[in-house]
Amino acid sequence: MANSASGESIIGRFVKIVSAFDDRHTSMTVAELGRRTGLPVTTTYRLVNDLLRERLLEREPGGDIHIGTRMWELVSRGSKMLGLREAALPFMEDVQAVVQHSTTLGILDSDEVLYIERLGSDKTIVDITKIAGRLPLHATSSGLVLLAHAPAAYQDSFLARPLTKFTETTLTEPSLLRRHLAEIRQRGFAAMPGVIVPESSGIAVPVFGPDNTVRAALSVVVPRNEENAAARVPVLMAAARGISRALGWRGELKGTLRQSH
Amino acid sequence: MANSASGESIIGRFVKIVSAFDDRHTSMTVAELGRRTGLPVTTTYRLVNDLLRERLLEREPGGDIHIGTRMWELVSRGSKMLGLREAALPFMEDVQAVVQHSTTLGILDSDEVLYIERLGSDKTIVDITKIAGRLPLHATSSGLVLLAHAPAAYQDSFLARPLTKFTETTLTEPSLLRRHLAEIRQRGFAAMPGVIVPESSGIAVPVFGPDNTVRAALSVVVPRNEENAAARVPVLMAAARGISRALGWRGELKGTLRQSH
DNA sequence: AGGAGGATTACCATTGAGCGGTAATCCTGA
DNA sequence: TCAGGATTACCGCTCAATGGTAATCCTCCT
Repeated sequence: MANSASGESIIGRFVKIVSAFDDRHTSMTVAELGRRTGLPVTTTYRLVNDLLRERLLEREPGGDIHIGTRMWELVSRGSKMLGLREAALPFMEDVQAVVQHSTTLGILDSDEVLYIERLGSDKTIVDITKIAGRLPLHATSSGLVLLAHAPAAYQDSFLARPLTKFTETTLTEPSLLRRHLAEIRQRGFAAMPGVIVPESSGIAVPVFGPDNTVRAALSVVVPRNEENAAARVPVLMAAARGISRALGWRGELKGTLRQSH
Repeated sequence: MANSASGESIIGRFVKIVSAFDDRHTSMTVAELGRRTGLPVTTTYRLVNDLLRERLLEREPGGDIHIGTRMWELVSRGSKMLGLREAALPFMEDVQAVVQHSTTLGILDSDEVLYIERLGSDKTIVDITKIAGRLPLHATSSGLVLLAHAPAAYQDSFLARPLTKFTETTLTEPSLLRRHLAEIRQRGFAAMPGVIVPESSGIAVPVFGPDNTVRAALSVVVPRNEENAAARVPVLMAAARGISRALGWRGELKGTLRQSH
């Protein structure tokens, strides 16, 4: 692979181009795209034109380009995210209706929580989760739930590296974290007051797939000063079980119980 | 472009590969992917491996591959769909809370309505809209709204081709449709009883962008036998204005009113 | 154990698609 | 009118991509 002087494949360059767009920069001129990606000018134009031809990119009246509707459609339709989302949404709506604060669904990807769905952006409390946004595992309730149910080998390697301490309550000490993860597995939920942002706290529970492994974490963000945040747990758990069942989960398998840790 | 014997570019093949996945087939073996795309075996394997390397595709334990989380993330984050969705969701939740049936948001793409968001899949009524799914313009309330506010030239070319008659009430006669579109523009909403599915009817209103053009259609699907479906219109309209404003729309421009038809 | 059938990888000669430089042209605002 | 950036046009070089054949792996089934 790599026809280029720099040794990159077209696929690699495609990724560079798509990556140049984010929620802050959804459209830009081709020249600017070239600058952002660092690709040679001519190459950028040629590649962009190829992508325009396939409708993976689109040119707007002003001349700026943006990610094409076709690309969004193809990826959304073929991705497993949609299935998960479809299964989760009705239950998330229920949670949202009762809890009133923002409800999110996150998965484990590349050592971080990737939020794939979110309902109810409540401006009154601080909530930095965004759809298609990422946050560190050890500093979010969703992340802790996902980490707690990940394979032991994975936990080990994750806990081996240095962890950023965002606020006073962020746990970074491996041994303390381990104990906390065990607790999360046992209680079935994670409740973290102000782990990233001091003013808000998150509560998260696991969502299971047919093979009884954890697929996602369902969580709500509430103001930290709320009296008994733990009262939210049953609602979340019920919803998570509903989602799990919609995914094909059949309750905890009594006979062939398989531990992931 | 096209190094291949068949004269396809890599980008084209990339599209073929991604297109091979849909909501019914979210994962498959590489060999099957080759069959579905019609690409030469070796080529399929090489390309898939390149894509796996970039994490645009992912291999699951069984060996099957599926669209990668990275791909979903990159496209979602960079796409304008997210912005539209973020703006619309809070209002859609409100509509959903009041109307109780399913609420959808659709845009015009490739002569069809592409649904980009949907809340409340009510199993009690028939509703064939899916996220990232498509339906014909002339047979859905959303589509009619979008068509009604499209440029005149576009309407002409669209109405020039033969239109499928799905049920008794589907309008296919160009002149009748034109009159109906005018009516929709004037009243500000489209209400179609059983245009695709006889048992349900849809109501849709336009969502405007900063330049006062129509960006999307907000709609609800209700049972056809509901007494006064038209009573839903004000709620929808209020929500649509809210979304429009969130997109930067500043009310109908009195001075420099620009007609799109 | 053996073997059939599919999935996957290894190998390799051929070639044209991608590459990226330079230069011309278009566009926009001052 | 002019300046500076964005975009397109042109072009020779070359190696990455191609896709055939064949070997290997893997999974059931008998």
